[in-house]
Amino acid sequence: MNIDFAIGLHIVGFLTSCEGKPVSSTIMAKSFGTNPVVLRRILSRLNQSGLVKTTRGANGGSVLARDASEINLREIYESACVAQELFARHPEPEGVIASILGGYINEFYAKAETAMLEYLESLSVADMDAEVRPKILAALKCK
Amino acid sequence: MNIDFAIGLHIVGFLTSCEGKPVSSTIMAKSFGTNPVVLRRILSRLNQSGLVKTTRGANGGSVLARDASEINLREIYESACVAQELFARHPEPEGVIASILGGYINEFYAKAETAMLEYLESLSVADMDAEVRPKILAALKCK
DNA sequence: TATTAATGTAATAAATTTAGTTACAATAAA
DNA sequence: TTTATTGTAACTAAATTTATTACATTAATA
Repeated sequence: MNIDFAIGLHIVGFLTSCEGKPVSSTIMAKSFGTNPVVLRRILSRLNQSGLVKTTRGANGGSVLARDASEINLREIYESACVAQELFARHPEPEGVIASILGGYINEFYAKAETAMLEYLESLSVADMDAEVRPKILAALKCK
Repeated sequence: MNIDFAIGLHIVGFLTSCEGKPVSSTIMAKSFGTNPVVLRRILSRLNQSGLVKTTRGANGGSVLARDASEINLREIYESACVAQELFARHPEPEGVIASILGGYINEFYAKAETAMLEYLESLSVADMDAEVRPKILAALKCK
């Protein structure tokens, strides 16, 4: 999988900890050490999926569109990642044996991915925030 | 994940259905529609892990080193794939919030991968063969 | 022993994917 | 009107993946 899921999780985690105050792509990009456009591309998808709300213009930025307890990690995964295949499929092979094995492998991959998605679905952004927030507060106090 | 796991599964499936008769990398490569060297690299790893036995020279090739019921898919995964990370890790970010979120995400990825590996471990090559073999036989008879 | 058929592996090439960047139009607040 | 922001297309750079070539090594067998 590419980095998009990790960035998606970062975004919602960041927004949750900012408690409704709009955050710009530039601020998050700086925090993550990447380019704002990389963030915006993913923010744009999260926005289209109704996970975040984004406003343009001065003092614009993004906020969570729903309560953190109402968003699960599967939604973020499916929204943030374009290429959603966890496992690389083999291109349709030539021989009979390989072709039938390929069918089995594809089914098997599909099951493994489903199991994965169900695990993601069982976790909410609020669960993540509950673990992360205390550490953030502690780190900020130390400064 | 790259294609290596799929090729690894193909190889053991192929060898299982060949019932102990040595198969050359060239034959399997033709069946899969790729280059023999691609196969040999993975065969070489499977060999080092003690999953297949390979002999050089005329009439050489590979056979399963153990009974198909004694090999699970996790072993194949761990042997066939060099880069074993299912999820792309984010490089250590700059900001405090992103850094703590990154820690959570890495832990979370580790758990998801463990769950995945346990699933793989629960399946044997014999399980795979039991599903695949009848289809292969049926397809060969039709010819 | 010479020939043939196979693996092992280094080196490299080609293709694909991923991530980052620039540029600029659209938007909205002050 | 100015400033700060998003949206997105186009492009570049880097990294990764896959395929290929080349050749040394090995083993069977005629």
